[in-house]
Order: sequence, then structure tokens, then C-alpha cells
Amino acid sequence: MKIGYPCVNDSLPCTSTSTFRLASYSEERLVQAVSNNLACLQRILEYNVSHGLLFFRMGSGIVPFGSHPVNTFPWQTHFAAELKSVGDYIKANNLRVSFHPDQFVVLNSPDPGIVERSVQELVYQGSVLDLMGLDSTMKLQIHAGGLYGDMESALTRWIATYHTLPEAVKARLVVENDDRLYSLRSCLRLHEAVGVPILFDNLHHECLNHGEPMAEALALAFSTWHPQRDGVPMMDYSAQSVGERKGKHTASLDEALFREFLTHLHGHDADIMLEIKDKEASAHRACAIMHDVGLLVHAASVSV
DNA sequence: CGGCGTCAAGTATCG
DNA sequence: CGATACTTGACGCCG
Repeated sequence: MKIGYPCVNDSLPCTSTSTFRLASYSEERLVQAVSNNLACLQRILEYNVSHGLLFFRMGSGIVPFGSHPVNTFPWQTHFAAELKSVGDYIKANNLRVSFHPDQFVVLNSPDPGIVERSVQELVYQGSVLDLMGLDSTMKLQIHAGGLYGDMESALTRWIATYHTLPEAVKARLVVENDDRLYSLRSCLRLHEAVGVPILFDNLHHECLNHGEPMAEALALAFSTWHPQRDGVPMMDYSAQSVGERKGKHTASLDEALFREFLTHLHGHDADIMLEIKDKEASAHRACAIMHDVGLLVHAASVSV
């Protein structure tokens, strides 16, 4: 069981997703940004290791304009050594990383151009994992996409697109239940059709479900992960921000709610990504709770 | 150097 | 019909 947080570390004075405006694109700026981002990513991973946080979501902007036609620079070869070095560090320290391509990645759009750009973005993020030398347990996490007024045809288009994906993407792709359109049950339709694992988000499930109790939903989602190919199931954990829009993430970890959630795991292994605004601060507290309830057995001497 | 308008990309919903 | 939200604000122009 690993605890993680997404994209940003607020304790370190660097960012692994520095970018610049398209209008000011130059190869010089690109090289500068990627170089900076990889160096910061390495620092974040070292911080995570020293604090027992073994799961991390990398930001999509590690290579600015990574799937944009403006970017014709051969960053894959130019940064091959740096990418491999980060990957070696990840493997040597038993870390797990993932990507969560943003809302622009929509595999079931009726617009072929949008689908093509979405596939290119997945290819870019998958190639980063490939160049790091990481296997298919390091995932690319997306949502099912839009509804366009008809879920059946939207699911059919998603499946058709899936079959066209390159193997490097297919092997790593996982689908997350969302909070408004595609419930766990809807995502399971995709799993049944093509075998794609379902990444469970507890808060989204609370927002959109078909009455499945939390423990049952977790078991269902986890059962879609193939142990050898996919590794331990990943999940997103968050809690509702009290008094705010439905689905809004809480600013910091509510320890009682988190402890209550853990009881629903019933011994299932999972790597938990905390989607909580204060990032590693809550991740530290989650780790302490996991130790307390006996779910984390490694890393006895963790400093905070 | 601080303020603030704007930024590659999509979809659906809320006012 | 424009603003807003989503895993994440921050780039960069202007004064």
C-alpha cells in the first residue's frame, strides 16, 4: 500500500511543470523548461522517499507542448539520459508514478480531430514512461469523456478508439469513474468490452452511483486490475469540501473520515492518491494513520 | 517588482 | 450565452 499526492510539492522551492506561452515558443525555452522540470521532479521524488510517500502523480506539463505540433524538438533523445536516470531512481526506491492527462483528452468525441489530439497526448505521456524504463504498472489515468446526449454511442466510440491505440498506451491506460457522467457501473462497461482497468475515485462515487455500498464498489473496481500487467490497484481518495459545490475537494485531510474509509478496504491492497488541496501535508498525516491502523508495514523511520 | 489579463487543448452545467 | 469547473495557477506584459 502506497500513499501519494498529485503533481505539486508545496514544501520545495521548485516546480516540475514550468512552462511558457505558445507565442513565445523556442527550442531554447523548451530545453530550459524540460531540464528544470526533470531536475525538480528528481528533487520531489527524493523528498517523497525520505518521507515514505511512495506514490506520485507527475504533471502533464513535464515536457511543455509535449503533443503539440509546434514542438518538433527531439526531446526524447536529447533528454534520454535524464529520463532514464529518474526512472532508475523510481525503480531503485520502489516508487510508483502515474499521469492524469487533463480534460482535453477525450477518446469518445464525435470530432476526429479531438480524438487524434487526445491520442497524441497519451502517446506523449506514455513515451515519457517508456523513456524512463518503467513498466505497464505505471498508469495513464483518464475519464471516459463526454456523453453527447447518448451514452450508448459514446461508449461504442470509446471502445472503437481504444482498439486503435498503440500498445504503449493501451497497456497503461486506466479509466476513472467521474462525478457527473460516467459512474463506476458505466466504466465497467468499458472494462467488460476491452479489459481496461477501472481506477476508483471514492468522492466521485459518492456523487454518482447506483446504490453500491463503498466496500462493494471498491471490490468491484479492484477486480478489474490484472495483477501482473497492472500491479496493485490505484485509487483516488478525497472528501467533500464542507459547504461547497458537490464534488469540490476538501482543503485538508479529515482524519476521522479517512479512517472510516479505510475500513471499507477489508484487506484489499491499493495505492491511494490523495486529491487534497494541501498536498504532501495531508499525505504525511495519511501515512501516519495508515501506520496506526497497521496498513503500512514498511518505512518504520519516517521523518516529517 | 506588483497587479492582473490571459493562457493549446473539451464538455457540460449553472447563472 | 458567458462564466465556471475539472488533477494543478502561473506566465508575462504593463505600469
